Amino acid sequence: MGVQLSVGRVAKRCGVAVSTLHFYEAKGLISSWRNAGNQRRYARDVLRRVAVIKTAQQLGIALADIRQALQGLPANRTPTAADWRKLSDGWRTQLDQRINQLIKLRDRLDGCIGCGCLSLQNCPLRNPGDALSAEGPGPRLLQPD
Amino acid sequence: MGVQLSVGRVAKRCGVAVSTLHFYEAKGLISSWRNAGNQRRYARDVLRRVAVIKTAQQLGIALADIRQALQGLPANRTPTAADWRKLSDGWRTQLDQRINQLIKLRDRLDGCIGCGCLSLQNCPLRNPGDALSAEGPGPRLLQPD
DNA sequence: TCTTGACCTCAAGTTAAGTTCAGGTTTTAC
DNA sequence: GTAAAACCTGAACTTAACTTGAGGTCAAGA
Repeated sequence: MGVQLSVGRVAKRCGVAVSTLHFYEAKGLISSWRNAGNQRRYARDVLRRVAVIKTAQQLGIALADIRQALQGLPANRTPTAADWRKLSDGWRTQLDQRINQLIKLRDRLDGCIGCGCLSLQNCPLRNPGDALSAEGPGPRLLQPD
Repeated sequence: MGVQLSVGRVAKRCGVAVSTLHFYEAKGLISSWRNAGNQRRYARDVLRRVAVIKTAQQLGIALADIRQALQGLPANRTPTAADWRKLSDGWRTQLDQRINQLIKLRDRLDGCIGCGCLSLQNCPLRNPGDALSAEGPGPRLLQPD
């Protein structure tokens, strides 16, 4: 029934290359059927799917994981709000973690800027856990052990 | 003069593989001289350099860019606090941007969770800038145009 | 009709950041 | 002094996420 989209049209509307859509299909992230001439045809759904993929990528999620997550969606019916929400909830958690991680890193970097620890040897953050430092001081900067 | 470190020792103290140090050297991120038997020898400085490289990588900075930044350091003398600070200042800016970007993404994601926009068609965030949507609605979710 | 643009497949190339391997030399420790 | 551990080089392999290319088919418009 509904609308059928060619690969070129989907590409244009999603802002991705045709080859990318082929690639996503090969990786099992999207799907299509073929018309009489063996050309791909997509349901409107694919637009949202690609948008979600791109969004997740911005969050730093790997395609393989995105594929996993998408496989949690119902195969037969169009996903509901709750379905999508489950996805974005999971990603929201990951995103929070990533943001917190970066903020922690920023704080430590600030500390280093403040005390010059990126070059000096008396920084409180310097060298936390270098058990082999007998040869002389060495930083283990900003690397949690 | 100062201490000389073998590649294995540097690797251990920095928590990276020997091959990684070879690789960094090939890429111009660190340098060494050779002893009589053609083995690499490093100055203590390299420890901090590697620490800085690893930190920058955590910030999401590519090795090529890190190399660029490191090339801003004085070649002849040991870098001063100010030298390092210039580096970390630049990265701090990038880090801020990255954090803000992710927070914006999180806000938009929250909006989508709230309104179910990841699956529904009446979300205020839906479809901002899909000029070709004559065939039917399609999301352009969370992708700034 | 015929030409041009859109599609098709499959293979190979690309970049980043390393790792692994093979074959040979040097150091170190007993 | 000898064996094990560490080092050397250069090349090939790895993963992710695509892109590019070659060679051929299909569809849409003047």
